[in-house]
Amino acid sequence: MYKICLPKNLMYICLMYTSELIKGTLKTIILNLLKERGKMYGYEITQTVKEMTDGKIKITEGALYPTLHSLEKNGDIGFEKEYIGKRVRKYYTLTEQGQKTVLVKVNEFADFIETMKYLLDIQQKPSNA
Amino acid sequence: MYKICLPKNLMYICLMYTSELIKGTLKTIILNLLKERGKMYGYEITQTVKEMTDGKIKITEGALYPTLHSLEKNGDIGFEKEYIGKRVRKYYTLTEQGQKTVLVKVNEFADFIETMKYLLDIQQKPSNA
DNA sequence: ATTTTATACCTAAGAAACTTATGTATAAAA
DNA sequence: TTTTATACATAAGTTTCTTAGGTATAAAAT
Repeated sequence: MYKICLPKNLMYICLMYTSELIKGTLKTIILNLLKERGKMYGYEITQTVKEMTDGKIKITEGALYPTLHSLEKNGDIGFEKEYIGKRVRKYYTLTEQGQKTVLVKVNEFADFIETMKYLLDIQQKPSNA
Repeated sequence: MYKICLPKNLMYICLMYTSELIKGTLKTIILNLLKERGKMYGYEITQTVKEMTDGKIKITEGALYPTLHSLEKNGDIGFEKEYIGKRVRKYYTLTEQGQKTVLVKVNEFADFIETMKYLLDIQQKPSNA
């Protein structure tokens, strides 16, 4: 696992984040993806997040599947099986409860970001023009 | 423990964050405070963070002290005991290594924020004029 | 043709970082 | 004199990951 991360004149360069940071945001990420894309299956979620973050966030399957099962047991998501040839996919969608949960969770994280930026005195990232 | 957190027309209202979010940022918070304030003792850190975040982030002592011991064992911080009457305070300061660590950690968190904002499609918070 | 890689699901042991509870002791306030 | 605030600490338990393993199908590479 690569964890090289050095500050270079205020340029943000990270290959991958330490797992402590990602820890706690997994449910929020999953719920938000389902909100934006309607339905997704587990493997698709890991690939999408990896692509969207340029490999900075990699969701392991050992973390993903137990979380999906937890969200389903909790009533935030449901699923339908779909067969692609002989291979099965479990397509997950948000329940009505999940649609509320995702708003709360994303909102909470947005607030958390603002608080942390103040606490750590983090300035706005200048857009790379 | 209060965990009421509801979205109200894009206004961020949170009484306290779920512990999962704060998890993973504790070392960064402590190191950055020591960087900005020179030296601090444990209890002072908990109070300062509580005040700076309007009670949104409360560092418990069960989390704080083991973390301080871990940072010290790791060589990022050192301490000097100071007696206020008969009561002892352990004033912590950054070591040279710690001064590098804090830059890396704050930088990593800043990068993480940007990635998560993109991933969760979070817009800039409008300043409450 | 066969081996490797990608897809797609899953669980279980162990580690990390917390919470909750508890303990000790001094100083200030009610 | 009791309660609250200050100031340190540890330990059991919980959550949420990582790491490692397992099963099986489909596509790509050798």
